[in-house]
Amino acid sequence: MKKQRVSLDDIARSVGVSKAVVSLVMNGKAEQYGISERTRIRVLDRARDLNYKPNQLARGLRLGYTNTIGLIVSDISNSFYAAIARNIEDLAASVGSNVIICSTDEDIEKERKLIKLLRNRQVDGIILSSSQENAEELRNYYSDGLPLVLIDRCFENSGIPSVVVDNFNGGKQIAEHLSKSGFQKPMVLTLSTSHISTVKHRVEGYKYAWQQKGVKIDTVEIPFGDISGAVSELLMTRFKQNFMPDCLFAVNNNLATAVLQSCNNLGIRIPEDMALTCFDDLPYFSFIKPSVTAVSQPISDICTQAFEILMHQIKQEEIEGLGKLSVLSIVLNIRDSSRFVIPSDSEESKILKDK
Amino acid sequence: MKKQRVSLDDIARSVGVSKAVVSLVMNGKAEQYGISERTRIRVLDRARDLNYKPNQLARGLRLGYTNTIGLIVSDISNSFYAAIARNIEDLAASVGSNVIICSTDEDIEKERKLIKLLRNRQVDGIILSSSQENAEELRNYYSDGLPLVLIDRCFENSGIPSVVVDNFNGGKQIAEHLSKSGFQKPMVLTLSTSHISTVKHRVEGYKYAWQQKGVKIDTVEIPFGDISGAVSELLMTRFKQNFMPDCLFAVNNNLATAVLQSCNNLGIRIPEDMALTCFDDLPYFSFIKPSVTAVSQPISDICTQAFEILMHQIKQEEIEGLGKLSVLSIVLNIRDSSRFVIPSDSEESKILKDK
DNA sequence: AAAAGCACCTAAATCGATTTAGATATTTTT
DNA sequence: AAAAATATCTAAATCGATTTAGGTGCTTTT
Repeated sequence: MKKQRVSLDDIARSVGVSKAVVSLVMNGKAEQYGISERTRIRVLDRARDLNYKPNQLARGLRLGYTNTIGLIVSDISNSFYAAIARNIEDLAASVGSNVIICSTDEDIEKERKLIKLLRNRQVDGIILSSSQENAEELRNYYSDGLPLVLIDRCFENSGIPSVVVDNFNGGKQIAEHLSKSGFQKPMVLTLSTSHISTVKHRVEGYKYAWQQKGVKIDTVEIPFGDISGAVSELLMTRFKQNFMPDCLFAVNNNLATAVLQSCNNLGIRIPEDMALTCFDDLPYFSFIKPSVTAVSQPISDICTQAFEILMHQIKQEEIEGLGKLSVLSIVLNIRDSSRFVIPSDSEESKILKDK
Repeated sequence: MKKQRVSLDDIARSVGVSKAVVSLVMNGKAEQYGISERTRIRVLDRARDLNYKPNQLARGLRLGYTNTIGLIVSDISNSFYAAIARNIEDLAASVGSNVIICSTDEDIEKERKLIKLLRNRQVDGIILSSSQENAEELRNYYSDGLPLVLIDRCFENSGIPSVVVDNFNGGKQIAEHLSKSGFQKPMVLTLSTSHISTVKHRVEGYKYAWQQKGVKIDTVEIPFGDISGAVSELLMTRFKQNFMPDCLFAVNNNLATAVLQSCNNLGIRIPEDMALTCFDDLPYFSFIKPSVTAVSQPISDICTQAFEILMHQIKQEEIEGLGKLSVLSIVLNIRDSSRFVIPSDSEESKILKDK
């Protein structure tokens, strides 16, 4: 019942050759090293019979690589990152690698620990959606020789290869769409982790476009934690103060979901009472009533590019423009949640009718 | 620019002691082995200065364990499994372990490869949601000494510790709820991978309860792949044949989402034209219109139990009832999508009005 | 002063696979 | 038949950390 591992040596002894021969045979280098066909066959047969499995720790120790890459995101249960993870997993599998996935919960200390941990495990490289405030530490890792690619979130002039989307443009397109549709009292729901590039750029793009039209924006930061509760309270308060926006931009899918939930509870109608737009498209956005206007990201492209860049680093291949920032474009899917409805006083009064 | 690793030996040489001392100090065994305080401090200082990171491959090779566990599911981008992954990750982190997550796409061959691969990597144990037809192979791994816990999906009398939910009861409760509400023409949407215990038991429970009432069930297997297209076609066909069910049970969240999407496209109203119920609760089910009746699983409990059992195996601790099947209970969340509406001819005719 | 005790540390084996320099036996060349 | 060439394989170092059985020099005991 005990785990009895079969090693190279066991096979070598059993066949009556040296470990070297077994190793060479197992790695397909028999011909190259002039191992006789007879010996080769005997080794392979015995390895199969004994159910030999090469110990990858020993192999990794000797070879200096592990065919494992690390993926660090803020929360693997967020569907955006889950999709990223799945893409990376498939890409890794295509080159015989595995992925160790870790979540940081936007905690810088946790991120630091995880990077250290993955390095100690000798991962070949790391794909990281960082929560750090700046790139200083990461730059150290990178120039230390750690193959590293940043995705989703980036830093200005970090010098670390990064693959992100055009968040500014996403926010801008949303604002332009809302403005063009006739909305006039915009709000943006952002996160307390507002130093994060994605959040920051989305908000900046949104503000920029509205400011072009000379419109002031109501900006609200939702603290990490009970997002749903905070959003609910916010909308309540704004309503009581008679200070409701006529359109809202939620900077990510979590916030959007919280808004939908709150509006449902509070009886706020979308888009009649308030339009809703957000970043990150989810499957259900397209078929619920109302369908939700959202910016979608090219997840597959992000992963393909990031993975490719990482592989180049791992293989130590020089590559043109390494260290560059790659900015992919987004698509704004306009749906019912941001359809403009001519407001009437009677409608406004229906809000919170259930309360 | 090159990765210059700092080893135990480097520190030893630099301080002027043997590797043994450094190792003992680093592992907090200095006192136990009578290392002088002065030496201890000097070693620690030097380790910090040189930014020493113990090589976990070497450590794992020597110690025989890696503080890494494997998690194999069918698709990490499915929100149910993403949530599972997150829970397991946190549990593992609490004991200093990492998780390697892999997806099988319900492919038995891929599952086989992944298990082999994880074993070669010397993971300490595996948590598996298996796609196999029977437990034969898995039993071999298990009795071979591989710490293994099955979750979500199980096998009869496998002898392998398993943590699942009461799928039969879930299906049964749904059917009873529908029947009690007044529905009479039930359908169940199941998957082509119908040998899988979850799917099988859900359908069995559903059928059992309806049969108790003497009602026949329309059962449809949706082939893997283009689920959304297949569901859409199915509903179209059934409608044309004038053979629409008045209530539907989708055996998992993917199917339910496909149904919502199709109904939206086809103009089928829920629950007026057809009620919808499903397994796996998703956040958005509770606030969309109509809200969706769904069975929710105690994900956190599943993970806690599975992880605990795995740890017992890894630590080789005898534990009462190891190898047993643990069946957790589910909760049926009754919502608007299965509210009974007295049918009228005029309403029925509205279906497909847009086509 | 020899023996014993103690504090502090070292040498070396070990985990399992890879790789290289060279050993041995056989065959071919001259 | 001796030298050279070839075919086939082996020994041993290596990756880096852990662990255990001792070793060294000092102090204390008798």
